[in-house]
Amino acid sequence: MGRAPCCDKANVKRGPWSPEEDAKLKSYIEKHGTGGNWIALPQKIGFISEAGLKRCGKSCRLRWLNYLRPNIKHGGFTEEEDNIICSLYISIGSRWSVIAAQLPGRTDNDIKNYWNTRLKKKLLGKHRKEQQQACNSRSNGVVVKQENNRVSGDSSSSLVPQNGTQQQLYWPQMPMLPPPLQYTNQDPSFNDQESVRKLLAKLGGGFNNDYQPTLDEVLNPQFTDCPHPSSQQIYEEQVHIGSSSSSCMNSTNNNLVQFPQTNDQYCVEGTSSGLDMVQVQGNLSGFEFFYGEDLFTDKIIGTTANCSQSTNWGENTSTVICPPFVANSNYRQETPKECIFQELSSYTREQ
DNA sequence: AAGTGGAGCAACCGCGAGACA
DNA sequence: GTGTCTCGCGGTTGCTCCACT
Repeated sequence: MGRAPCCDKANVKRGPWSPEEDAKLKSYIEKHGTGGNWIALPQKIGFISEAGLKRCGKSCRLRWLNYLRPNIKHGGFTEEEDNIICSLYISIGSRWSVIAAQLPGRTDNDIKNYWNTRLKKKLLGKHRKEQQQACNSRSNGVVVKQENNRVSGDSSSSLVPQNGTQQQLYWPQMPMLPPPLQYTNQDPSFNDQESVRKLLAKLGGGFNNDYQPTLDEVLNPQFTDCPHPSSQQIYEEQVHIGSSSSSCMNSTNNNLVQFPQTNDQYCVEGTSSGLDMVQVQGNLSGFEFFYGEDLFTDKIIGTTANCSQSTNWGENTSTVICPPFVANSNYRQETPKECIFQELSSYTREQ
């Protein structure tokens, strides 16, 4: 049996709120509070009894939290706020409510929208610029070779050495991340390492028990000099190896790798040709932006795809991804496919 | 001027967690 | 222990505005 809806959708108004509705809701809550029951609030206010003023309690809550409550800020995100959002997103993923809690006056919805519509693209632009510069500085690198291959129509070319051919792999620069955060949040509850640990522990932990991150490590994981794989290392472990592949989920020899700290699952697929085919599928807890989407791979995978006859990226691209914070020693000890990642790293560095 | 497509944003939806009877 | 209800969250939708053709 399904759950009963929170309200009768046929009898509630939906869509944008009118100034009258706003005023009524705000006035009531300022006088009486929410009463601890949003569902009952519309009746108390009189929304239900008055024609044309019917709102679901849930809708009232959303409206109050996002727009009507005092000290809400809209738009005008500062550079510092950008940095905080980026850093926290990198650290904890799309936990917008947690991120919003560190930005007084900001709502999770606002931050979420801001990230999706602007910040993501802003970083993307920076990253691509960096990529372009990195690409230009590698005039003799594999990119040129691949371009030549593409021109020559060599469909077999890929980043995988062909028959012992020594081919230099193209390692892009780190994803362009915000500069080290000058963390000046006024909220003292967050501005210390213990708070960060508590926060992350509360979130379910991005770390194992033996590893307690410093504030710098949490906010600037990509710049951290710690015994765990740096982001550059992690980044370098992202390898594209062109090959054809059947669906991972349908494969008979696939292996699910579960990262112990996040429960993220990755499907690692192997073939008789060893590392020719390694496909990782999974939820990266919000890291798709940096590690899974084409913005990151447009130089690597994109170039490779251009070398290939096939343009079916879903089937012909393979990416090995070690998400930050989980690609630590414990993971390597515990996961059955640890060797794949290690081998890939050494494999690619040998090229 | 009209049509079109993309960006930005407000609001909705559905689910899981927790409280409570 | 179970069922019901509400809250809170993250993902998604759809509307509006604006630039461009």
